[in-house]
Amino acid sequence: MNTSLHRTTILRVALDVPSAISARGEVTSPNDTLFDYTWHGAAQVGQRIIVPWGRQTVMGLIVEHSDHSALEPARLREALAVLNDVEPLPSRWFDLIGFAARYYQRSFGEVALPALPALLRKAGAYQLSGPVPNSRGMVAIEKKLARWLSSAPEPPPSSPTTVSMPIEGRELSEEQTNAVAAICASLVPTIGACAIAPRQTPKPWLLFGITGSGKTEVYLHAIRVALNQGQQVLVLVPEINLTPQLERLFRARFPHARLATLHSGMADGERAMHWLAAHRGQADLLLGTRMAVLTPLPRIGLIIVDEEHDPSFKQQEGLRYSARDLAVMRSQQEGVPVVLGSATPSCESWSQVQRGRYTKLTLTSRAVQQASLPEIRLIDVRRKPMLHGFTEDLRVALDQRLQREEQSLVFLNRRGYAPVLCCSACGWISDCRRCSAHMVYHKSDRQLHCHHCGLQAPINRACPDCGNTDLAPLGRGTQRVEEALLEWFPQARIARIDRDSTRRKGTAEGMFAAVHGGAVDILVGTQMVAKGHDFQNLTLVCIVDADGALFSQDFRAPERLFANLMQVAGRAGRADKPGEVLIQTRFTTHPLFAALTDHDYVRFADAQLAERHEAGLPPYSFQAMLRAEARTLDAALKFLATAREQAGPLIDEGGITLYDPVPMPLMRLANLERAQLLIEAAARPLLQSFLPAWIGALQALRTGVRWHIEVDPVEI
DNA sequence: AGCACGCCGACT
DNA sequence: GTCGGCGTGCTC
Repeated sequence: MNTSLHRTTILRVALDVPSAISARGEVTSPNDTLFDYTWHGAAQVGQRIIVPWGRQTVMGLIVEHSDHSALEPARLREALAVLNDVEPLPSRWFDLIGFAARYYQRSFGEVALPALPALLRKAGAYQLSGPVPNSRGMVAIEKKLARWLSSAPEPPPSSPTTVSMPIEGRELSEEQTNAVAAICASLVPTIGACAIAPRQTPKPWLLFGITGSGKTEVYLHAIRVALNQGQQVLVLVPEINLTPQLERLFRARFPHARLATLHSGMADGERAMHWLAAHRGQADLLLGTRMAVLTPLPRIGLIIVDEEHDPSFKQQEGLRYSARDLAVMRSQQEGVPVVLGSATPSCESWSQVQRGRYTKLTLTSRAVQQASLPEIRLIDVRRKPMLHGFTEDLRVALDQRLQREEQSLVFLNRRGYAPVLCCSACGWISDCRRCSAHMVYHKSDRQLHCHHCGLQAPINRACPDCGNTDLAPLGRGTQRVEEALLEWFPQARIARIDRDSTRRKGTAEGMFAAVHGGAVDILVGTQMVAKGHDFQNLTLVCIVDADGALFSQDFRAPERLFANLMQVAGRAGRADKPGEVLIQTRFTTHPLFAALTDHDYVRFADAQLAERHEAGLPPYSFQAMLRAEARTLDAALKFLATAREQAGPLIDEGGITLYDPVPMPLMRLANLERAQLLIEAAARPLLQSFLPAWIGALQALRTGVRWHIEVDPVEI
């Protein structure tokens, strides 16, 4: 790659289009998916470029200079403008994007362009008539950035021998001290802005510590050292909800650091400004959700992935990447340490520790709060009468907390009033007409909602099939639980936190603040309440129904359930008051619960890995999923069957298994029938060499079926 | 992915 | 007669 200033006639440009278009046949390198344009003028690799694309005008990225093209000269078109309003993207960023493109089987541009903030990706925003292409959006971003820089605190005076700033915060435990020391020893020492080459790239750290064991404090100390060395730190968190909280903490602890944030809830202008601050090296700390992993950071020195097991790190549409895996790859490429933190690490990371690829740092005690672990009790619902899904045990426990003026959390991972509406006379069920899913009864707006495609429909007074007016809500969601609790405890202050009750911007934060402030006695919530928030006066956690995930088709369901329950259990008994967790289940002897009640993640993870090993499942095999969408299920399945035949000649070496095409769990989604085919390989390189060849063959089929390949699928 | 061209049903 | 349905083909 030549990054020098050049005057040639041909530029090789990445565009956000599938590789099928540029490379008919096998894609062997990301550069096979570039497009050639002529240009007479200065241009640098890493600059954005505006080019004609069919009848449209699009934004591209200059990847190479070239003096020839495989295309006939007559087919080449001239670029419209090379933009110099953003410093060229550096070659290390190209390495990361290139890796992701190869790994996830996409064109370079399909990864590179979506990684830029939307405002810097819109060709239409640029006025091309004047001597210099100009965009009003960009002018606004620069203004914002100038304001941000002047309002942000002065960076600390940096000198080659910067003495560590005094460390505030609590005393570290011995385990914490050891963890900090280990991580800091792996930081690349710098003199001024110039990094000394690392002795060797440090292995990823797995910081394994139960809730309340002080992982955050370890991050903070490591971050401080990296900042003192003049390095940038990237911190990834699973959800937007967690950013404001950490943001406040970082501001308090690092008043001299410039903090940028990136998450999907930000406005385009804001996002572009923070991205630019990171790219220019003006931000010291970048805190964000998975999208932040692809941000260029010229002085990067440390990467932290908090709650590394969290499924939110996996992007579930478009480029289906794992931000955690890319963070690990990035750390290796940059030669800087990465810390993966979790109380319940993913089976993937756990096995990397066992294989000696990652180094484990363990925090065992809840030393910080001097608090004991909550007692976890299983309530066998088979022998007990239930009222609105609650056993007597739960109601008594809740009442006790009210008497003692302590807070309780009722956890139910299902929003809405009832998961389905049912006719008591003919058995009619509120199915979505576009998906193969039930529509959820929402009492607040008296509407049925499809949680998959978003379709809403008013609730009929009478059954559409038989006219019977007795339509019954079946099962329960958070709204219904809230209603029941209000009935039992009319004097209690009850709050519900789920995606419905916090739809408006800022509501979630307000509601959490109310709980922290003691304005709530009973909190009802979904996943949302399980993460990040420590409620000092919360002493009871009720899990209404834990059985759904116990016998799921998805082999990762137990792992997710365990992590979820551990996390939500961790909400109880943070302060000096002991906590109690009550779990209602029909399967009290399930080994998952045995490990859970003992707070024994290690036992659970080892058992999971043994099962996976036995069954040849990841992380002992490597998967990809071919998914097809068509108007009829038959067409989708037929395509997959053909695809499987095409694979035959490509896998005679062995080591690759193609399973039968099957309809997807949510077979019909938004009126498209969906089916999938699982590919399993005994080794990663086998998969990585098979896929490009196969994709080439599939592209040559030119069927009308829409399809895509996902590498390392998480929902199967 | 867009966005054209192109060839058949229901409207003024 | 045409307005518009979405099948299929192309984009350096």
